[in-house]
Amino acid sequence: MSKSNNVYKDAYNRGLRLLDETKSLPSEPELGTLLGVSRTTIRTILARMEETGLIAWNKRSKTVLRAPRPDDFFPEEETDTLSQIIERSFMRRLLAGGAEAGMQINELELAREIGVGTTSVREFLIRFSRFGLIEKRRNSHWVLKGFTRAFALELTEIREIFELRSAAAFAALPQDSPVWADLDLLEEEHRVLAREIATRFNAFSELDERFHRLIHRASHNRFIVDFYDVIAMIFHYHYQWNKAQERERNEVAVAEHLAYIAALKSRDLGKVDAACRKHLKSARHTLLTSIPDRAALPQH
Amino acid sequence: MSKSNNVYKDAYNRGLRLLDETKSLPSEPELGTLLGVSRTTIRTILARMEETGLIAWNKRSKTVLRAPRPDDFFPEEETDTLSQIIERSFMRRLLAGGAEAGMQINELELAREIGVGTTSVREFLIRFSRFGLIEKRRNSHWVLKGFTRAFALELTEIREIFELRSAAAFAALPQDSPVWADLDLLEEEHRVLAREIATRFNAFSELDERFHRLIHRASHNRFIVDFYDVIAMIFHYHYQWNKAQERERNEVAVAEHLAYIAALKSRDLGKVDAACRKHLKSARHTLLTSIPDRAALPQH
DNA sequence: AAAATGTTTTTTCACGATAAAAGACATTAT
DNA sequence: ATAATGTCTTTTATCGTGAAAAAACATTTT
Repeated sequence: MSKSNNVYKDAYNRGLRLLDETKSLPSEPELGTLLGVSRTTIRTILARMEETGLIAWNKRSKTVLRAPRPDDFFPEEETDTLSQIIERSFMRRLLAGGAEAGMQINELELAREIGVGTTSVREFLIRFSRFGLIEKRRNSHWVLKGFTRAFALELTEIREIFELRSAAAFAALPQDSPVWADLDLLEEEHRVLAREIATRFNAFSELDERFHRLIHRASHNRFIVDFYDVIAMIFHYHYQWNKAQERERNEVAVAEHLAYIAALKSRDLGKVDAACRKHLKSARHTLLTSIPDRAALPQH
Repeated sequence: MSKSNNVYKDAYNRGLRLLDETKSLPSEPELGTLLGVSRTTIRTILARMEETGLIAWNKRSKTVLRAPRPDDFFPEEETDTLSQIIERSFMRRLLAGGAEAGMQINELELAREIGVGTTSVREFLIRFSRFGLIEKRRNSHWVLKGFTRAFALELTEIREIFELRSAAAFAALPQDSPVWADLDLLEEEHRVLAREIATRFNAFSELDERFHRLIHRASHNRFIVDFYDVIAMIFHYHYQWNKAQERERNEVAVAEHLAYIAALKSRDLGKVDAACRKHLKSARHTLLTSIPDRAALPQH
């Protein structure tokens, strides 16, 4: 099988959406930057669009013939990268329960179960190891450390150190820094969401990540910025599996964010510190309550 | 070629050293734990020892027949792991100069140059990426971020945050904690080294790592503990390539460590903080002076 | 019966091979 | 002359394969 053409399929799907907007497509290099793929992939896409009668393609002219229909799109599941597939599979097992700390992880078994080669699983595990949930025994298997209370506490401890620092750095940024405009935009998005929270509460997760990443970037420290990947990953799956009081939790969080934003704009370090602490405290609390008690017991 | 038997060769060499000490070897499982390898490897080792007339092996009896000679050992370079080989090769290129920030890294070329498969190089790069010196472009090449002044500053910033915390946690540990005994042992080693600094100054690097790791462990936070891997890696190569005033630097560092240890033992948080800061400041200074000025220039 | 040795099975590690995707070079159109 | 298209080359992503090493099972020894 070698390599799936998910890059092409995903770019093709995104390319279809462009057809709605124009009567003719731009040049190949332009399409390439637009969709974030190489010209090689663009040409494969154009070839198929021509084949299915979506466009007439002759050198520079790429005329749109018809609007894309739902069946023109490739199925969603064919557009995922292998590492996304493996990650999802792995996290499902991990959170489904029965994944006790100390349990060993078998590359071959995982690969067979997911239906992929061992190389991809190995590479995934290596990448995943920086999240602190698994550990490698030299010349041997991986060991699951478990999504425990201890893990959540260690994670949030670092998060708090880093975010308090970043927030202080943020507030100290000069008035003409472009981040203030970004913050204004985010503030507006928060206000909109606050109004429509009853129906759109699940849009919070994505907004949350963008907000915190903006703040962390003010640290100008790659280790702080990169650490947010760990947090984002944990919260991503956390949001997917802990749906209890989701609406209420998100409503509270949006309000906390708005207070946090106001504090940042005030540039008063004391206020920033207080607002940041308050929000992080409730974020930690939410995370902790979602961890099954079993996992909190001492591990043999 | 598939897989080299470096595990066996390395364990064999270490096993040879056991022959000097006893007249007969222990059981297979015992040897396994002693050398940190499986029984399968132990049996391969014993088989060779018998073949080369080092021991007489009959089931439980493994009698030593003669002392190992220098030519009984496998050559050092055959005992390295592939990832060690790749890491060394990679770091040599990186530090040899001509490795400008922004330069792209070619997996295939690296693999060919080192004479290994691409998979191993890929896995190395993924593991290495957490050190913050390289970055992956999706579906494409890796980009070198460069061993710049900025990198050193970001690294030391986090180090200082983490170590000050760990040191405070260390000092707060109860009197009956086993770490105090470990600290006493390290203190003694420092005293011995201080006395013999003229000839043994290059033994500092290893002692340094053990000392700081002991302190970081007091944080009881895996992210802090793991972060020391980044520092250890950088300092490991730093020590190898910056030999200027090595003796003087190490002499100063040993003295600072001793003051730091005394502060920890006093359990006076103010003293701990001061001693820790002082040492970290000079460590940062040493690292910064070793970075070529070219790397400090703004990158296009 | 506990622990060792002997034997077999499974897993990890590393490679070469191959399709997808990127990138480089050559040619043509504005 | 610049920027696009057309074509060819190189690199990345992934797999299957096989040897090294680990782990599991069976048998023997104390």
